[in-house]
Amino acid sequence: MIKTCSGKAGALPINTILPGDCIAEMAKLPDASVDLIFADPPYNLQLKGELHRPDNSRVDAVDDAWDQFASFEAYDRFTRLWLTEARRILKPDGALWVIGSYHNVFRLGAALQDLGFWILNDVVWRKSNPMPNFRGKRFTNAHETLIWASRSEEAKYTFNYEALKALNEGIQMRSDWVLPICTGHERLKDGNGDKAHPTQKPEALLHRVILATTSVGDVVLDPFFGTGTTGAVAKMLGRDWIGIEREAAYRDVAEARLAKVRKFDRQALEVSASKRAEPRVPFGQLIERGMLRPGEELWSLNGRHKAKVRADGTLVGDDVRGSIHQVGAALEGAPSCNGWTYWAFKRDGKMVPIDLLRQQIRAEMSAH
Amino acid sequence: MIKTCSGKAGALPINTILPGDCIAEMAKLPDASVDLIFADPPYNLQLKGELHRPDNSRVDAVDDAWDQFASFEAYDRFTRLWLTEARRILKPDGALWVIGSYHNVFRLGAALQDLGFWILNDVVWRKSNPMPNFRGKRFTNAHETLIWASRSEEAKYTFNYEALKALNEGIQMRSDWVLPICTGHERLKDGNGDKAHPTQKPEALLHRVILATTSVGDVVLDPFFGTGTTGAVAKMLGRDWIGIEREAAYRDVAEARLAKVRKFDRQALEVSASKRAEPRVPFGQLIERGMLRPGEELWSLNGRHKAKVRADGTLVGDDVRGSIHQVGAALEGAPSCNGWTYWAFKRDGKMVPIDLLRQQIRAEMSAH
DNA sequence: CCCACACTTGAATCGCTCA
DNA sequence: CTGAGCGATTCAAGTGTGG
Repeated sequence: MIKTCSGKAGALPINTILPGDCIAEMAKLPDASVDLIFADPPYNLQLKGELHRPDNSRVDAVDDAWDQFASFEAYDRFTRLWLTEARRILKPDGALWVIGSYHNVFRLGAALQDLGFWILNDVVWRKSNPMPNFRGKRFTNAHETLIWASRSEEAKYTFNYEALKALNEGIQMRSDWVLPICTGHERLKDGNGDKAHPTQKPEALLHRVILATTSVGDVVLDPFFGTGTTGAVAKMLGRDWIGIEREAAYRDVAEARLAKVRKFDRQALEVSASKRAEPRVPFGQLIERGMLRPGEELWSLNGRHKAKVRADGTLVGDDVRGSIHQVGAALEGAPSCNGWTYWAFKRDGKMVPIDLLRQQIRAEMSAH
Repeated sequence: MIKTCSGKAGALPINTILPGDCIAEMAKLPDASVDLIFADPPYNLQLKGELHRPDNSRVDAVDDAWDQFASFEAYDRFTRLWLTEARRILKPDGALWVIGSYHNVFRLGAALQDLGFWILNDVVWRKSNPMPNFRGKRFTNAHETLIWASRSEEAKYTFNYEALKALNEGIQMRSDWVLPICTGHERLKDGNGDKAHPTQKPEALLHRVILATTSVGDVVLDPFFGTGTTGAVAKMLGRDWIGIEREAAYRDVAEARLAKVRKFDRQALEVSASKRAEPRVPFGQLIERGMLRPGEELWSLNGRHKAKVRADGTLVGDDVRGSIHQVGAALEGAPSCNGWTYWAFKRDGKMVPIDLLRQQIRAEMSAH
């Protein structure tokens, strides 16, 4: 299925793998059309002989000092080209993830900052089962680094805080993630039974990335698609995806993989929502509806202050009047105060937070 | 005591704090004279307004003048100047550590590579007690990054593999270190009882660095000496040290601290590796790892209730949603419920408790 | 002496909406 | 565009106090 969507410079080839070089293929995509980019670029030219310049000429692997500088330079040029395209393609409120190791991640991070991306977090993927350091000459290389950056400092990026907190059993998610590397049945094999791709990422990693920083229906682009882990997880989670991959062998594996993937059902994709998304209820409604009466007294939950409700939904305390928030802040000498969670009223001798009344109203609203 | 040692350009002022700017002071030190450099440079945090905790208390942020730079370009110029001096001072087989956060560490790493240093590992300091993200807008910033680099690719750097393995209970030391931040009695206070330095590093961190990558009698230089943690730990471990510090207030605190330190003090010994408690496994990990699928149904072991798994690791039952514990408690009308022992899933027609999956993950974690 | 509980604190790039 | 106002938001350790 190929959906398209109109854009300044053309249609968006959703849920397909584009064959070709990532820079050339991104250049064909319209401005401001993609919500999230996940990129797992080549890690280092010294280790992999695979790095190519933008013109497709191969960068020679070299090891003396002069050429090392030259190769960093070439890697930087390549990095900045694809990141520039990526930034153009991203929607204004879009964001990007890159993953790398110490060989390349410092170049990636510096390039991001220089190009105007705004780093939100660096995240450490701590491998629960890394390859040991056989020679005993260094520390076991037990992690990789991801960088999460918004397109610009001003971007209103997506972050599903409550969902991630739920995923972590009620504690806010940290910047270090412990996840196993991709092995077993998840690791894709080619016809000979060898691993289909040298650096296949675990689906668990992408699950967390996509759940955290996109909404259902968003478009996720992976310019180094490989065997399609990004696409597979995006599809499961009800997001659209675009992959770019130059190697036909990887594309074949990815196509077969994606054909088998099923989207989770709708209810499973509904995720713990933030309170920020809930409809606003003015305090005055509680009085209009008779839930509180003008003249009634409210107590602060810490028991230290009280104030009287007025007919227009404002409060009067000692030498203060104003909204529930203003009066709470003034009485506490605080820069701000959430009046909903600060004030309570008395019913049958018990203190009841006023927020309970707001919840009643919201429940009614969602029922209809 | 001032020992000196002959060098191309002068004597080496061992076991002293040099007052002044780090670049100017390093310029006075001889070529190839120092075994290890540990550097905790300004991070160039770019903080905007004030930040308050949810209880309205104010966060005491790093707002010192020494952390302010006009631009990334200015920060890079500064970085490359001090790193160039550092490399000149290092012995041919010497090495350097720098520590940073996502604000600056990518610039540090790229500069190291450009100047000819050879990165050996990046090491993640995972904080066991980081400051939370109060506004729920990002992941908890729970780590900092250290880079360990030799002076050049050819350097025969020092690495005490066996000592580190012993420190880690017989398993080779990984590139991620779990250590608490510096608090309590270790945190130095000024005359007013305020923290003497905004970013004092824990001795345990320096203990591991110095133990791993120097020998007894080596000279360790810290060009951003602060309150002298590097010097204190070097002295305890029988290494010589040199500190450079611009601020007189920090120097005074460091002098007093170092006067009290005794060689082979046991205080700095590791407190970290001894966490025997079973690691917490959030239920969400079972979904991320594909052990359970979003949309799959769970049954209570008593057979009376069922609920559906969502992508964020919460459950949906009849009119209830929340964690495995919350939904279990609600359905049973109980004040609390251990979801791990309450819920089961079906495999091959049999009911399997979800706790079995948690045990699998724990087995994996402890095996590696 | 211990225990329970309250309070403090940490390298932080930490709103949004509507008038 | 700016400014004002609503109202959402925290975890692990440590210290100190009172019983």
